[in-house]
Amino acid sequence: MADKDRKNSKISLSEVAKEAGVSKMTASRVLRGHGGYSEKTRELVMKKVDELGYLPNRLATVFAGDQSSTFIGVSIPDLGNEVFAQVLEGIDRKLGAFGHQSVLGLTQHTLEEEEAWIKTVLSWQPAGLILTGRYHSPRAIEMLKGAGIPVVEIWDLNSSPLDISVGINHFDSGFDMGRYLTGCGYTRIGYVGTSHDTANAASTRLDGFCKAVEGSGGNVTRQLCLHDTATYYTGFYGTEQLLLSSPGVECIYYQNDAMAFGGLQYVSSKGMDVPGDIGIAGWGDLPIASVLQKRLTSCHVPHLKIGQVAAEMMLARLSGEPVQACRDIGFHLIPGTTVRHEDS
Amino acid sequence: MADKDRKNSKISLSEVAKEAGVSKMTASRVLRGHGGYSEKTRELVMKKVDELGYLPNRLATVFAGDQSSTFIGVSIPDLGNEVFAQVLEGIDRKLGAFGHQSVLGLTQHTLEEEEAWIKTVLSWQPAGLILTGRYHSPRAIEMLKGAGIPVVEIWDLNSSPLDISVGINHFDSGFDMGRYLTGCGYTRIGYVGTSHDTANAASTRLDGFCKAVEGSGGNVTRQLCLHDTATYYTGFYGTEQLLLSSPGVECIYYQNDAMAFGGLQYVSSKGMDVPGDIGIAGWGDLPIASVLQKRLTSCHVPHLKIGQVAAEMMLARLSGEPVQACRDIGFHLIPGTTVRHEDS
DNA sequence: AAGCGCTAAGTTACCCGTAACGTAACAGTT
DNA sequence: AACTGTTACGTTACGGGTAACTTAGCGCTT
Repeated sequence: MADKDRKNSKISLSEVAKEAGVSKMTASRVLRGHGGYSEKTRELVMKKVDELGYLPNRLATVFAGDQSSTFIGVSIPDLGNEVFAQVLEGIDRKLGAFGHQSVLGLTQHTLEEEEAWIKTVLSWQPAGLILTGRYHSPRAIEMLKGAGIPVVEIWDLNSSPLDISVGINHFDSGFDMGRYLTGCGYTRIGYVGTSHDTANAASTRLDGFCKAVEGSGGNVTRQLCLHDTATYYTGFYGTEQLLLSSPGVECIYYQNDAMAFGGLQYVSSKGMDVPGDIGIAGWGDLPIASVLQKRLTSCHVPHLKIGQVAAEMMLARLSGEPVQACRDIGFHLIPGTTVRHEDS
Repeated sequence: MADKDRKNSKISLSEVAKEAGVSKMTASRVLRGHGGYSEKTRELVMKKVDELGYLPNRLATVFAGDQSSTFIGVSIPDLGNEVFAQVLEGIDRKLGAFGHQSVLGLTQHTLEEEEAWIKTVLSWQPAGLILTGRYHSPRAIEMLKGAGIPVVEIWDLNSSPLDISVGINHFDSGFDMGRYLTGCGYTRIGYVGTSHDTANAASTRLDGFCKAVEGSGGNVTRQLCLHDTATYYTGFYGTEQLLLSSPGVECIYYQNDAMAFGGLQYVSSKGMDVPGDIGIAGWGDLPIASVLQKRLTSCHVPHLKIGQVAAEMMLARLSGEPVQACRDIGFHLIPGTTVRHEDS
């Protein structure tokens, strides 16, 4: 109303000091509690801090010393399904518990977005960066190297990381499923997933999957929904497309469990039996799998843990502890009951 | 290897200027592109910027002038289900498109966590704050008022917000469902949700729901899973608990669609027919509802849009445009086919 | 040729904390 | 009484960039 005079002027340390009748430095010492002041002075300063509602300006602190900020830049492709939402939750909870803040970047699966985000976030002098994926633009890599801060690449395990890598081997996880499904006797197999311009972990899984299937004499029909989000409806719709174009498919492998559930709903709606008429396999062992009546054939991946471990390694790195460069979190195949079994 | 000499020394503007043989100020002008330099000088400076890989230090910029940062603090209770993940996605996409960065805080549904987070994030001089929920601790409110920056409270519409409020009226949305279900002839109704120490939007919905049901002579049996995440398994398990303790319940209202789906799976596994033996109603119209064979009785809420609008209002506020204090995004009830209908 | 206006630059001061250093006052030692 | 050590402060400089002001240099007018 009447407070158009000026913007709510921030209270600075100098003002607190002046009010308390001491020097800036003394006030600073009191606030940091490292000693060098009398109890009387401490009370005086703290009283003024309360009265004036002083909040420290961490920008100035970072600026003053060479101490780095407590920001950690975190890039995530999207939050459209539970996969990365859980990874992010794991990261932020851990970082938050240790006084760090995540600066989020949703890079939409493109290297250009990632590069632009890296450039911006580096200008805020973050203490470190956590990036999803092992692929980055050349300029991004240059900036990351020049920044001189810890970089954790998560998700897609990278044996020669920029700095630190935490995740699983997606090729192997796809390969294992390929071998498992061919082992179950399937040869005409479909794949339903999404597609982006850039290679990513999902396409690596598909590569591993195809290698295994084709190595066993089977073949894979791909149904890629371009630029779609890998969630329920995409799986439903992609399944419809796939079955219309390739009616002979005996089993479908999905990019993740959410899409697999969508597919499951589609084939059920058409009166098909699973696994009698068609096999369904997902990936990720997402929360939804815990309530389905059939155990979804899938691959268990500890999403939350990947985030947590990534954050832990970042924190260890920041406190100067030695950190292994490459940390395989591991996965395991869940045979489930949505594909027919070898012995049936 | 051999670069243990010093930490990767950052290139500063002074160094660029020195290399280019101009003053800091001229280099600054070139980089900001506001004119006041010759084309020759521009080329000279930009060449050195490229050569040295100079990245501006935005901390210093914020520090120097009274211009604020491009940080927006965003507090979200959790990412355990799709509700807030979508809200966050809406916020970050919009903010990111306008050159702002989200500094995330997962406040785990507690006011203490929120207060601690607000204190920390304010010390980084953010341009604004987006908070989930209308309830904050007294100290938090004090800090928010003292900060003099825009604050958008989202999710739970607040007719007298601290600054700006964007969301829906959760009481009404619960009330409407209560009226709808009693209108369908249900009187012994169950509720399955999660519970936290603090009042939140879900408890407000429950209040509205109970008022409507009890006003129509029905009664509500609550099954609250303490401190659990509101997702599939919690709905599954909560339904089991509820039906064991109150076998006469005819219809169950869930905190959200994910929990409702969990409940749907539980009752199906027990051979119960929906809506023949029991009615199921969810909330949120989450993505999973799009692939179910029965249309889930629910309440459509545009999660992504709430995030987007919140971000838009923040951006408008930051650019000095007039902004309405209270923006109702609205919801609508989805009758669905998982409860029996009035005319049946 | 003096005067004016404009552009392209340089100079200075400042933002807010902190490190490093300086110093006054007092206690304890010999 | 002179010296040393400690405590409790104050002073100064600094970090990276920008606003505001100053100055140099050039072309144009009259």
